[in-house]
Amino acid sequence: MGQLRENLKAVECSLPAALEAMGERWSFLILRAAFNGLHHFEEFQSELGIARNILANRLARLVGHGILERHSLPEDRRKIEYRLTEKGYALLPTMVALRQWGERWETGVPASPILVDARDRKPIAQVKVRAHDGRVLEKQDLVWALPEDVLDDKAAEAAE
Amino acid sequence: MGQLRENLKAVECSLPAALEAMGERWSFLILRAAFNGLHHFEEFQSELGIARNILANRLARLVGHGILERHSLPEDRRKIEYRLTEKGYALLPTMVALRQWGERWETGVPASPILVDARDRKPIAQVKVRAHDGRVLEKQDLVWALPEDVLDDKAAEAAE
DNA sequence: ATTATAGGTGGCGATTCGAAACTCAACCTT
DNA sequence: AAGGTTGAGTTTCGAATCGCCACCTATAAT
Repeated sequence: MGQLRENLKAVECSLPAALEAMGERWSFLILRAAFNGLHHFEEFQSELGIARNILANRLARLVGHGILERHSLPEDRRKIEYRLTEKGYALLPTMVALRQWGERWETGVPASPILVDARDRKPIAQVKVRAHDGRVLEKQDLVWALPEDVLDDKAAEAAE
Repeated sequence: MGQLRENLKAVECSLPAALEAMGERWSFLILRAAFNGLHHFEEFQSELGIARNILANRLARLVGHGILERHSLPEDRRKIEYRLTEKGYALLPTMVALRQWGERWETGVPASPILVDARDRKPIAQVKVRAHDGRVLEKQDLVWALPEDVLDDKAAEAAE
């Protein structure tokens, strides 16, 4: 059973791995709340209206995946602060892209609050797929390829 | 990233709307398969290993949200072709961003197949958040703002 | 010492998921 | 025309998950 049928059969995509970390029901909304500056259990709970056990489960899972960090605050040891890690911040383009899509294709109205450039307070641009040199690529400009077919790739096809 | 704590109460974000369309368990994987050129029920089923009832439910839901179109093929009227709509294609930046995140932070290895520029067959760039003039923005360059603070410069002064 | 707050757990009914069997119309073979 | 196969679902039913609510524990405020 070692035959590669079409060009797409032997897919090893990182999307399932990403979804294992972020694909559950409230994860993205918790992340958005964290990006919006929320840090505490009760803040998330009242902002999102999520059930407390589910919230506890999701926070633990996000911490387990290294997306949030759990800090006990010294000045009030009841308080737990959930803070985005670098890995969590790295989800910003995904979140912005999804939100922009919802804005354009679902709600049809500008969301609030909006993300603006701190320098000039103008709204950020639409998130796009771009070529290595920065050109914006539309769907007709894109092709799926196997790693060994890619030009500037040097190695990584060791075995088989 | 700056926050406006008080004013975040009346948040009207499009993320929940986007997640209503795409937030369920298999939706993104079905979308990826559709981007990879799969079109038929049995193709999705055998590629993803998803239960048939769930697949039927998700396809109907994606069609209901206008992300896929359902076409009965004239040359074999048993066959149903699911095709991405423009709205479905518009999820490409989101999907690429999520996949790139998974590649960088979860699997650690380049995914396969990869998206390349059809012109030079080089891999696409990392999806980034950019200012309206194209500058790449990092988290310290971003601020949340209410619409009335950005639409007009005069309103920015007037607000509270 | 009592009360309030922060961050959870546990119970339990309702919903959803998943694997496998079943349906059913449309094609294919003879 | 008969019988078989294929494509796209639907049904069934047990398992897992969700969500509301009450409760618990440690800490802080009065």
